[in-house]
Amino acid sequence: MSKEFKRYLVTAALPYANGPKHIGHLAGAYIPSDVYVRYLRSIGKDVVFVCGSDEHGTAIPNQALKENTTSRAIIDKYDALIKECFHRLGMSFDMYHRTSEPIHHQTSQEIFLNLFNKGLLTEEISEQYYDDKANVFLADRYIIGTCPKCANPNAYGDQCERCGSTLSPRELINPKSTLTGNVPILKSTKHWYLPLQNYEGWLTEWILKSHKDDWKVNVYGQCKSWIDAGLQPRAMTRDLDWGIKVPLPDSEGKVLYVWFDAPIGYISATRALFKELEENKIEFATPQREFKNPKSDDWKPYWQDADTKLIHFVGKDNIVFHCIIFPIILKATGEYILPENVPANEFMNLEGDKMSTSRGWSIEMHEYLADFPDKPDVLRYALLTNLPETKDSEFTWKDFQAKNNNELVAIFGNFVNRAFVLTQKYFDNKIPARGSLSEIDQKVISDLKELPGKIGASIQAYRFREATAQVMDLARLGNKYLAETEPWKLAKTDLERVGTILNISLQIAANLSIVVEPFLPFTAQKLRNMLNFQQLDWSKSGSADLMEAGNSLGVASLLFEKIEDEVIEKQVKKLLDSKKAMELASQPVTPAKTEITFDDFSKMDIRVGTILTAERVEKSKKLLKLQVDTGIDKRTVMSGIAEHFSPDQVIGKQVTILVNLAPRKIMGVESQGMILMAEDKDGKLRLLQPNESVSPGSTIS
RNA sequence: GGCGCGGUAGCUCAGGUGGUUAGAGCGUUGGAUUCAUAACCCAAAGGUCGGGGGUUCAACUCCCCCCCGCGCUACCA
Repeated sequence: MSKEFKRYLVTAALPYANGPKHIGHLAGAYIPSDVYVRYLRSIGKDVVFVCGSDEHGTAIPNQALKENTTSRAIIDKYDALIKECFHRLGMSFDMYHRTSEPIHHQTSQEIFLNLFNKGLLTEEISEQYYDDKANVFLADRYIIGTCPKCANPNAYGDQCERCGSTLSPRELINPKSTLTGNVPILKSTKHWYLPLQNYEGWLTEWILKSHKDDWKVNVYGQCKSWIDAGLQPRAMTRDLDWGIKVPLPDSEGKVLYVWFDAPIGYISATRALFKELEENKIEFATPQREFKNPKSDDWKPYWQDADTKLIHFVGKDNIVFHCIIFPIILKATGEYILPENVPANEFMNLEGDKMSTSRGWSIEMHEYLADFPDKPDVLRYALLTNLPETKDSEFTWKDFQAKNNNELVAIFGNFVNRAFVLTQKYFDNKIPARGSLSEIDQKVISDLKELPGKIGASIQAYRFREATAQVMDLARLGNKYLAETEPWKLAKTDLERVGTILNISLQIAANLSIVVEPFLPFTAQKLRNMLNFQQLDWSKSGSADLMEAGNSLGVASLLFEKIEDEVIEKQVKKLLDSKKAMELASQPVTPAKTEITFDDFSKMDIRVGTILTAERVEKSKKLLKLQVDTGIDKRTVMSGIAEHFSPDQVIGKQVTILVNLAPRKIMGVESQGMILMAEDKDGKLRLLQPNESVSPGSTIS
């Protein structure tokens, strides 16, 4: 059933270089991909592992504005930060590239032209907001206005950060350009679209039929949801001055859509790797193995030969791009292979809440490394044992401490330490010879033989949590063996027997150094140094004859150290503090609107009315249908308050109502007026009522 | 509201195509032990597998309804 592949190309989601990345990103894509690749290398597979910074898109210039600098400065800053963190956490990319590099612009333009020349892109002209003072089309992010959903006057054109709704610029009330403060005008612009709907049949065949059983259910389910809903043409270009130029005449000011170019970054990174290797000019490449006689064109088989297994590791937010859009692009070119699997993880929550850099509720990679500079493997382990493989999972500092103290220290570190201390004590730090084997010895040796295969099978099935537990089981096996054979007791009577036991124990430790390498590479290195043991392939593991008797062990030190309660309490406090700081910073009181005249105000007819009836609206989560006695009449008003009030809570209540608002049909019912609400910072709505009851129809002025 | 993914021991999580006493790690309790970073090793307690129906000789596992969480999506002040 499973095909034998000649080579592997593994990608880890390109981190977006608009800010630091947190441990949720690590758990989603980076840690699993690194374990997978390290294992593949260890079993001798031909694998290339690429990643890099994603540096285009509107959010980059936006972040530049926030930090009062240039887009270039932003990407240089965060690319360097992210790359450094990945390195310190042991991510073993063969290439960590950047989408701002010329070779990537070239690759992306080639692929765009490939599709264009085949007539696979459609041109469409639409009306977009244009700032005629700055002479630019405004990206969604550069338009600000009143949110039609929550009345936040500072909503962006793509999203309202107050209520979280996804918006399009045309929905904004009173739109303004953030560049000049001008009111933007609508101007027609041409864009190139990829008609995704043309590939529905093919996607159904490729994903829904042929990958029904080998893709993870969470991934498969999301793809099915998208395909079943019906796909739409999607613009592959944008009006923006930051990004990859559209390689067509008359396309001034147009760039490729960031989600068009970003996944192509994997291809560019592979090209760049072999180019640098051939030219022997290493700039971005960090080859993790020997590439024999590398040629520039060697990237091709990795992307174009059907014998290559292409795997994309991503978080769940990236599923649609890696399973639907990018494969369509690859397929449409007719030149590229498709991913064999996209083992996306779900999200990792933090201390009971969703991780979010902007809300200050996260553990950023660089912050972890600053506080725990010598503990990259502890983080790797804590994340590995709790990866969100099938559902969202949760990271807590208490759990982090427990994993370190009760597992890494108490089981893994302790076993190794016991074997070393006993060898020093009884055999002058030399590996003792092995005598005849008892039944218990044979049992432990046969158990040892089983484990590497089990671990490997789990890794190949993308079950990294299970694989991690199996590695720990090997250390458990060692501890149990020592407990059962009790060499410290035998030392008085039968030193030869003690030698046999310790020989086997040290062989287990040597095996640990091999099988733990994909998971905890720094620990593996440290353990090898202690054992005076060279790095061996996975194929050697499972054997009890890895180390020769008579050889000296190196200097023993503790592999892990306990983490005290104070350290953990400090981290939890830090987290709460940063959340509080972010809340204060990001929740300014809504600024005053522009000045109006009394005449402007008096146009509005605002009155006090009484809610007579209220009922939920079928098929709507937010709407209540109200009958309001306005004093003038009794009218129907649709109000989006159902998430804040039940019908019972509002019936009979006096409310403030704008009565001369033009009627509008909402969910098929004509709404005659608008109930006014006070919205708190947290988004909660409150009724506006006179402090004492007044008669319906009382005017407000 | 629609669609997708979840709701399994105190905690974090496993449980192809339904089948003997539902699992792991941690935590708890008890025992054993002292080589080891009071660690290791053994054992036990602990779950009506979100709720309710149904199919079946048999359901955590299949079907229907409901409740809850998360994501996408629609309506909205």
